[in-house]
Amino acid sequence: MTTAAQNQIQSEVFRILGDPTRRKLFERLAREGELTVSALTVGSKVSQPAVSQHLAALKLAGLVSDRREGRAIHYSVKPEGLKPLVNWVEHYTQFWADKFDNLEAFLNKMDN
Amino acid sequence: MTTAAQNQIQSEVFRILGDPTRRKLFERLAREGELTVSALTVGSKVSQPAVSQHLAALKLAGLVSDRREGRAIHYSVKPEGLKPLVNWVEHYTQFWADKFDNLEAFLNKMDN
DNA sequence: CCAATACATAAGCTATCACTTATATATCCT
DNA sequence: AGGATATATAAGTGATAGCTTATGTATTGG
Repeated sequence: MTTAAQNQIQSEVFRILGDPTRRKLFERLAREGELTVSALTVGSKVSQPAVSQHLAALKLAGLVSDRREGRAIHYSVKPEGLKPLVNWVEHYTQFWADKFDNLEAFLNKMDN
Repeated sequence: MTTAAQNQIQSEVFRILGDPTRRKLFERLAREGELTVSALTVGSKVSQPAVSQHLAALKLAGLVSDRREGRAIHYSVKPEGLKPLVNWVEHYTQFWADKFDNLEAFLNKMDN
């Protein structure tokens, strides 16, 4: 079952990752680990405030956490934040795998 | 590796599924199979044109296909359309599983 | 205590989104 | 042919997203 609340959270995660700039920030944190706002701003094509705004959105969605260390604030990924997304994807892959009654065939179809 | 084009497609899929109304249409098609626009409009909270517009967006993103049969147009899910999303999720789950060097522990962390 | 650094927040602007109503197009039926 | 049905497309509208510049807030070091 999927509750209305969970549904909303799923939409949120989709929406949040739907913006390319924001998703790239998330991906950089995933690849490179903990990074400061400054570090993230360098290499981003937008201003520092824009980066901060995206980070705030990611944080609100539970996708990242932050930690102050002196003047710098270090952001890092919260892998659990992807849970709603993972659940959703698993649900539908499982769903179609069952439907095709052949996981192998389904995955091949996906792999095309 | 991930190409720039793939990246854009991934963002598109995220963005497209980020709208609750549109995602519900996709989910209904997934659960109930092929459905006409009329059928989808009934049970949706928006007008028929709104439904058509969402379906056009889903189609453009490769998430559904349509088939005319007389006056009716039947929409159905294209599971392969989820491939970019599945890839993305798999990449990061695998990534963190490796990082934690313990798939079990990671999945439990996710399951919390 | 004050200037510099790191970041967040405020305010405003523009583009885009999701929706509506109105209308066009395609197909069916008599 | 012509009315009815199913859907798409057009045009307009209000809300929101993402960006910018300007400024506020913490923290550091001299």
